[in-house]
Amino acid sequence: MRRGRSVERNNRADVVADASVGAALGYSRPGSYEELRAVLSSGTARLPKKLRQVAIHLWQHPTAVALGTVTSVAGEAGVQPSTLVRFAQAFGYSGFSDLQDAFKAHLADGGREGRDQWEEASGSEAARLVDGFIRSSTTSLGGVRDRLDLAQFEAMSQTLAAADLIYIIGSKRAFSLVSYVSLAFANLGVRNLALDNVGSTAFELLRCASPSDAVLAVSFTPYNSITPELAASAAQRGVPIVSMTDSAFSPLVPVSKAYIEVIEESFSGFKSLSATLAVAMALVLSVEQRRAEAVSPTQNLPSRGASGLVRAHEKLEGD
Amino acid sequence: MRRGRSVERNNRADVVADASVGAALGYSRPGSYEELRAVLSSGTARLPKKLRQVAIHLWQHPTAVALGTVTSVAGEAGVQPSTLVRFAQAFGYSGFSDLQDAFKAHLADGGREGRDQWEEASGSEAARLVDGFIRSSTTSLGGVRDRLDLAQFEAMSQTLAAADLIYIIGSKRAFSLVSYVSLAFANLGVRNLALDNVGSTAFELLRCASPSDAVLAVSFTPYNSITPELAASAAQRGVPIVSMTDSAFSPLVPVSKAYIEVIEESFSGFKSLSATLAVAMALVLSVEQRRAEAVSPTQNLPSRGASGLVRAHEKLEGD
DNA sequence: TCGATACTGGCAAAAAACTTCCATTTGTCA
DNA sequence: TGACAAATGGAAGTTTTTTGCCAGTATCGA
Repeated sequence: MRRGRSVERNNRADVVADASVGAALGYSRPGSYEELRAVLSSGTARLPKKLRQVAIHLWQHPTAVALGTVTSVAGEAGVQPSTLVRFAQAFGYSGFSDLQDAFKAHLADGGREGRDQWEEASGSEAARLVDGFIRSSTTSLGGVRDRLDLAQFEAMSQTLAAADLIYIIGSKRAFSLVSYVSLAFANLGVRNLALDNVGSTAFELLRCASPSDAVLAVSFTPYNSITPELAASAAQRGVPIVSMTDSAFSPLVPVSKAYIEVIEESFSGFKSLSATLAVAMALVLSVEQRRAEAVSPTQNLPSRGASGLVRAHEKLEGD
Repeated sequence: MRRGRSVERNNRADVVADASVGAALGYSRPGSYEELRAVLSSGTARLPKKLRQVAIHLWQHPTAVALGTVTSVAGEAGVQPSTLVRFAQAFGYSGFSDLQDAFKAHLADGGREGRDQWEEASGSEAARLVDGFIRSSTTSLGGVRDRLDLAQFEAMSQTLAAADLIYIIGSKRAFSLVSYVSLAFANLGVRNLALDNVGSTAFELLRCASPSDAVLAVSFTPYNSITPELAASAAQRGVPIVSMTDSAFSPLVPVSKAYIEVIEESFSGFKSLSATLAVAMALVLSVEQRRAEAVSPTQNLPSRGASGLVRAHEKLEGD
């Protein structure tokens, strides 16, 4: 923030005229937030990678931009402060503060966008559906906080952290989770193999698992997939199994070293997956942290999950 | 502004404990905006003239306080900056910035209360992780209600309902969603084909799509998968595209007949998927309802989404 | 493969903001 | 009315934030 108030902005006509950067992109300083948004959505295509990243972040988190500092915003967007300044200048602003003023002004009046559209359309079937799913997800998420067995969670994390190779199994609905978890693990450098059973090779692949590996199994009522069978056969050969399921009656439970139970709400016959996803992601991170600590026990901050923050800005993004 | 973000506020217990000034007035640092407001309204009477003036100004112009600087706020309130700082300290804050954070936090979530009441994760690292993911998911779900463009949603639903065969594409993180949506469609009897690109056959398969079909594409920043290419090639041959993405900069947008934008929060570098899932499921159901109505327009209850409830008790369950 | 251009990251100087301190004024009680 | 205490204004000092600059790296075209 360079000026007291955002109202009396100095005349920048001269700056725009000779600002090589601004001229290069051909943008003249958008006065209002709406103008900026319009410019952003139109001309972003041919922006360099990082600047593009900035544009997207600005688009997605206007409030954070208005309230934060260059440093904080840059951090959130995964770029350097200087990049933010360059970005602002490329669009004809004198600097970040100048651009920020636009966001502040926007936040000062109206601020929130389509709040009212929802009210008036709340009668529509579409709104009812979306609302229903949001609600059931939210409820599930709320419930899991109270019910989650942290001791089991730790045990699972420990087992997986000690594993040489992590096999991940789950079918149907659980498969969405499996693919997500597998991707997350991979992005953190944790070796894993999601058994998708393409070509019906799951049994054969799992037969290669040894007691130094581990299996993460996911299955929900009515447990009628091959997942329990796979888990059982692996367990028989001494491979440690940990599982996520939705009741203590799951066939996974007897064969598991540790398991957690996550109960999901359902709306209109469709169970949410949010709570399970949240717990699963926490598990993934927990495993990764354990491994990082095992490598350099002293180096990591104990409480802040250093490894979780240090590696990269966004560890799981992109399509 | 002294700290990057206003959310994780450093523990000020020590400051409050020995803050002689704060103790003088007997106020202990109000954590939230609402608390502060309560204190303000109660204790204003016996405040010195200028401080009283400050209290009133804070009460009347919370937005200006959140967005401005000490100097600007002081100017507007007709007092010196130092007076503002003294005021803040009198109420137990460490300084103006600290007090301002309360206003910022209030402005950030549109006046919603809470978030602090979640009582910072009870000790263990595991709890902190789970809590973090739950929180980011919940926030995402809350945000989508405000931002979702229902008109686009309807358009998407309509396009998909009219399609002969629905192709579903998405990679990496989006693939979890794709597999889930595909399964849900299938369980409802809606013909669909999820292009998982096993064997790199996605392009070939999609080449068979005709204008009477439709493509549901899902892609997130930084849009670096083959999804946009697939969508573009299909669009070129006249196949209608609808998409779910996370910003208007997505390469999917220009090729789509309709699209919805869902912005997810992230925790520790991992974006939630909850909001997108919720919207996707709503879309699935919406499509199915349209089809059911098209088959027997009169038979179905119009508002209750009969088809959504009649078919089976649990449509998407089991592993 | 090489060269040129453009983009990015990090640092250090500059600017701005926040806070503290102290002299002065105002208010209150004896 | 005088003395004391409290409150205020202003300026100096300190911290944070912002910006300009330069070197390293990636990208594009030849």
